[in-house]
Amino acid sequence: MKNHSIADIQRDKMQAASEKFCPVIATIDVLSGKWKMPILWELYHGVKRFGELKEAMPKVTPGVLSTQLQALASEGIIRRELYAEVPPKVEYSLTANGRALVSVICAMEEWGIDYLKNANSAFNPDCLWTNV
Amino acid sequence: MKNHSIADIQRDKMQAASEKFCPVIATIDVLSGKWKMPILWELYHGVKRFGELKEAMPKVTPGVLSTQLQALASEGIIRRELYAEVPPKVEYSLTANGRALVSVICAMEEWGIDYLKNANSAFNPDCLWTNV
DNA sequence: CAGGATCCCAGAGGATACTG
DNA sequence: CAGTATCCTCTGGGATCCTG
Repeated sequence: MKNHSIADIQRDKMQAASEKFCPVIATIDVLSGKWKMPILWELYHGVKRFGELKEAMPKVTPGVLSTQLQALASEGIIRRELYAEVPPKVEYSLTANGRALVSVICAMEEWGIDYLKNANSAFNPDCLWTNV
Repeated sequence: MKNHSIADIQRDKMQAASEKFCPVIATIDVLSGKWKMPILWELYHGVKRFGELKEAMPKVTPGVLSTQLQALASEGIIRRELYAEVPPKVEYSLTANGRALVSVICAMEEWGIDYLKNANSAFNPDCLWTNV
């Protein structure tokens, strides 16, 4: 097709944008990452420092933890606060978006409980990271 | 550690079981797979045959589509109905569990819409598979 | 028509060691 | 303390071709 009107072009752009910014895809992107949900779960229960997160999730390596934290921070899901001290101190906490995202995780939890009801299941948040 | 009591052993087993059957992990397992959500979305709108699914999702190859369908079927999310005809005819549909799972996807959608509200976003189900 | 069988590759993420 | 820097592995899924 040729001779696009400005309206056509704008519609096309919005189409492209709606594809690029599909809400479901966006949510998947934010949540996908082996340690992102564990991190969210940890921070859901309070502000934590890097070392505390590392201690709570013994199986994640510093490099990977760092990567996931950076991703979540750049996506506006968590907040990174650096204190100018020695030794350095950094605190991570959930943003409002982050807290809302935890409720999505809870929706998954509910479905999972129902899905597994014939199995011998119980919710154990720890499994999110201890058994990976 | 040694000299486990029977109680210890049972507790360990339940620990392992609760880890193995963590609802959130279970949900992730069921949903993870590039084409599972598109398939669920398709079937949410009606019973479909293999060829129809293939046509609706042009970018998936038969082998991969088959794999994902088998996984969803074995997990009790979709139903596979084989008709003894020539040429063969197979119909796929959602189970009750599958329909419930779609509501989880909708929870993601809602969060995503809110998350992207400063961007120029609109829900476009097509993007789930056409733009991958 | 509805798939199965093979081969292959990119990219997430783990292991290990080092640093401002 | 809070990370970086490299290297390496493993697996999901795509390409291609074949069949009951």
